[in-house]
Amino acid sequence: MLQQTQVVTVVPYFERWLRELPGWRELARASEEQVLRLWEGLGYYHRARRLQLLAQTVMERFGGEIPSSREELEKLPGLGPYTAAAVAAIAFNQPELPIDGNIRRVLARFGADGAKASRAQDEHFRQLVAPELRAPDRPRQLVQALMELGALVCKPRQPECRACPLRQNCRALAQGHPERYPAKKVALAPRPLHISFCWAVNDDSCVLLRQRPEKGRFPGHFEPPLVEAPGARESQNLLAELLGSQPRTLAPFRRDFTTYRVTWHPHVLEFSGGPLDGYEWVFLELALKLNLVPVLARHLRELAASRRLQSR
DNA sequence: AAGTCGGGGGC
DNA sequence: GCCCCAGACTT
Repeated sequence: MLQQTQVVTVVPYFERWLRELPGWRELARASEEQVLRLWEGLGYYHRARRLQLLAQTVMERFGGEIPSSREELEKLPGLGPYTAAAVAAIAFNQPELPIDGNIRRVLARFGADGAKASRAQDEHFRQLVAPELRAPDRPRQLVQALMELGALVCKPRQPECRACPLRQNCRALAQGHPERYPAKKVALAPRPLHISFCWAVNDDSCVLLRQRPEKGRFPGHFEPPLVEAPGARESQNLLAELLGSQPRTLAPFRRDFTTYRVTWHPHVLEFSGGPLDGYEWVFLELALKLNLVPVLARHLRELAASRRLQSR
């Protein structure tokens, strides 16, 4: 959950998750719906799938006990170089250094290392810290200390250098501009994207939905008829083409994801006849409980609350 | 090495 | 509006 997600955001999800799925066994046996529902709103939904895959692997191949070495951990689904090293160091006190955003920032400033993040830089950081990890019971302490230092003192903006235990030997501070490190990664230019979607309702208060594939964006989530295009008009034309008729247009809204600047164009349509190819009629009451694409779930809830789906 | 994949905190 | 967040995985 903590991969690319702030601690304050994760805490409520983590607590709810452990109440419903307290162990590997429960997670391994859980339904996809429950897993997705517990993850709803956290983003990066492939993490949820990999976490369940991890639970099943731990149960089937390791008898319910996660391995303790970084090498073994790194082979498991969802555990990359960072998480494998973090579990090895923090849970099992192995001499490993997980390099997250916090530790990268602390070490880049300490050595005034202006290079962009890379495998070579990671390796350099590990060699730098390795001697400090040798003492018994040290990895668990030092790793968490460096993370906390980065989160609370050596912050991205306005670092509190006066409170820093490393201030005597910090090269970035000596240069006078610690906030210049680490080097920023070149941001991908956000691209405009227009997504038109339609709540098609029939006389039985059903809406048209389909389930997205397990790969790609919003894996396994449900969605109404939906098309995307670089332009607004283009996306609306494609939607009408998909539906075979002209839906009523509602007010567009903005909600971005990853590197796209997305304008969402909602529509509604009184739709009689059989479902579109690949879609199903779902009772509105049930649809509101399904794992819809989160931004669309929000819109459907608001629409249902305003009762604009039934009226014409 | 660069793209993909969400959503929110905090300024 | 922007930067960043206890990154992993594919291409």
